[in-house]
Amino acid sequence: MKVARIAVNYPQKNVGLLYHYEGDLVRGQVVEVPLGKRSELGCVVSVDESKSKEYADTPVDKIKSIKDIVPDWKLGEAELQLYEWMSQYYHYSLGQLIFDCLPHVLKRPRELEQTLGEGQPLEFVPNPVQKSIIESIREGLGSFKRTLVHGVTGSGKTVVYLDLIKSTIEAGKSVLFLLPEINLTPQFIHTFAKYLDAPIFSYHSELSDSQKYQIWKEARAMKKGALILGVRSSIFIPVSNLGLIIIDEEHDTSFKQDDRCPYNARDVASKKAQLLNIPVVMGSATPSLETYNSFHQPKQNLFEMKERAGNAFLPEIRLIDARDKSDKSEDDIWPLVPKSIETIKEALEKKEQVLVFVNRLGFSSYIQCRGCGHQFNCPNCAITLRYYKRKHQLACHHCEYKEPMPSQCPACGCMTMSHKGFGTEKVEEVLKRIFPEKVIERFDRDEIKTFKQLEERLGDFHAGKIDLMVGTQMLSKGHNFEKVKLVLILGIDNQLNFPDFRSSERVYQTLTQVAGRAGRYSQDGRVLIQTLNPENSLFQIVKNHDFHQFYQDELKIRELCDCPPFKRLAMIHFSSRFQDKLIGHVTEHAGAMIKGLVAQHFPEVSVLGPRPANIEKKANQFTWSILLKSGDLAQLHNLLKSFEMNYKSMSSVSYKIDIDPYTLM
DNA sequence: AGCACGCCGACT
DNA sequence: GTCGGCGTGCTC
Repeated sequence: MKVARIAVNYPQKNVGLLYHYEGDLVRGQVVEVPLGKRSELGCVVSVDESKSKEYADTPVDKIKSIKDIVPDWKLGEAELQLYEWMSQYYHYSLGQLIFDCLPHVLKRPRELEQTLGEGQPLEFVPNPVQKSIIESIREGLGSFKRTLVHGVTGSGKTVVYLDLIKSTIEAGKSVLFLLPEINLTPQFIHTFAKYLDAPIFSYHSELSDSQKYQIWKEARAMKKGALILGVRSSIFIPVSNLGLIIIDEEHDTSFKQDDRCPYNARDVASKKAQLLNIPVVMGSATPSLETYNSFHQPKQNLFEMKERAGNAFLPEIRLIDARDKSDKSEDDIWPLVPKSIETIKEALEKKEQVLVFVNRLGFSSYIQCRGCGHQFNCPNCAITLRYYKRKHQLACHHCEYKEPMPSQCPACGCMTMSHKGFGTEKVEEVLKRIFPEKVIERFDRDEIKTFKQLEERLGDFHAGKIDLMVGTQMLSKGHNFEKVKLVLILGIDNQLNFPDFRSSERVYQTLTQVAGRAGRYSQDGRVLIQTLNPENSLFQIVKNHDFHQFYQDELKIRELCDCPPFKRLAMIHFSSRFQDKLIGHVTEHAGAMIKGLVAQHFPEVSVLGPRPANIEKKANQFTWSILLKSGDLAQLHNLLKSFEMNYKSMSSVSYKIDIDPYTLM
């Protein structure tokens, strides 16, 4: 009797279930198997389990037969190995992982969209730094090597990428180019399409299932070199004859998935490159501390581009002390201050375009009754509702909850509400009042929901139809705004005070990236940062464009607080609809068990918690977490393995493991 | 995750 | 009496 091990698409974390089969079956094949009363997809992990101990231990009558083989769908060896590694590293069910990542198999595929490159010769001559980077990476094509390109904003990383892509494709191989957001695809496609003599595919969340499926099919069968440009999930596309992986904006948090398997596409990309024995190139103006450290100690394959390309200089960064209350009439211009307004005015008069960055959506962060202090909380989450003026609505940003803005306080009937905090909508309103003759638009998720809207707004801005844009993170990531010389940054203080070990890093990255939008093609870029904490040393570092100072300072702090890169982290989140059950179970059962395991077998691991999540209740689910820190990665993983083997969950409490968590919330 | 089984409260 | 709520346990 032939016996196969199948990774079945269901949540249990074992290495697969045993099934009988007849005929031929190979590892990597996708099959349909009976599971309980239903039928599920599975992937063949091994075809020769008839002599295994596990088969001998399982009663024969329990073992069912494979129902069907899914045609045209077989995972390659490297592909399967990558999933197997991820399953172990992230402590996630192999079967579920595979079928979370694969696109749905469709019967009637649709036409595939692709851009065909024009193949013009490169018209720019790389400067000496670019040249040395390109040469060094070119030497390594054909074997596994990690490279980090740390280049300040506007230093011309794209030229390096383009050259490498072009030479890889000319060698008949394909390239996978990962970027953090779909928003950035148009500008890269625009540049790459001009010079590459190859098809370009873009892969992102707005594609339909059938389009995704088509790209996978095409990529698997590809004979000639092509470029696949995509967001984090494109790392799973099994591109045949892949020669190079590039990860732009390596530090970006969008590479980390938080639902389902919480993987980091940057780390998965390194593993993939290793399995395929090809190089991986990461680029960023603000590399993450962990990544930079891994290239810096000892220093290897690390390239620094410290100056902007062409005639451009790095922008001059100035702080504006928002505590200055000398002007008594500032109430109607809040949250801006007179100095900021003045500078914007000067820029607008010179016909320059201006960007204003605000890290929050909406009009005010929350509202409160002037009479009785009543606050408006989300009924499903443990947070206050945010006010959206144009929609005349209070809405929650963690669930779907919305309610109309009340005309009076429901608690005391008072008619006036005080507004706390501000977002893009508020800033837009104030600026429109001060500059009524100017065209002011917003650039945030509220205004721009589709790819088409994004392209339209960017088109209008590039065409000079917009004088000033107020935007969120969406604005900060990678765009090249040619006519922008002045950038104003508001509301960064909130982020500075955020209680998380990465808050300094995040603020540094945000400020540097946003500042990087200014004066990319000129000598007089200016950036204003409005803050209530001008003496914070982080601002000096940003002003001086001094990444190395930031790196040195932050590294010391990370060492003191036992944080990455000195310690590896894992979080276990426990969730339930019932707070009392959750707390009882997590503290007495799960927490006690982990502490017991640590005390007995894993001395390098320290346990923090259990403690409530930062927002304890989200969409009617309560969450408590346990944080694990360890200098020894193997012990951390072994502890988690023992935990999963011994832990008996309670039906109403579910748990999720997050390896290398991005926030400790 | 599904899906079934089984145990209690509240209905025609 | 039995319908259906959800807590519990299993899936080769």
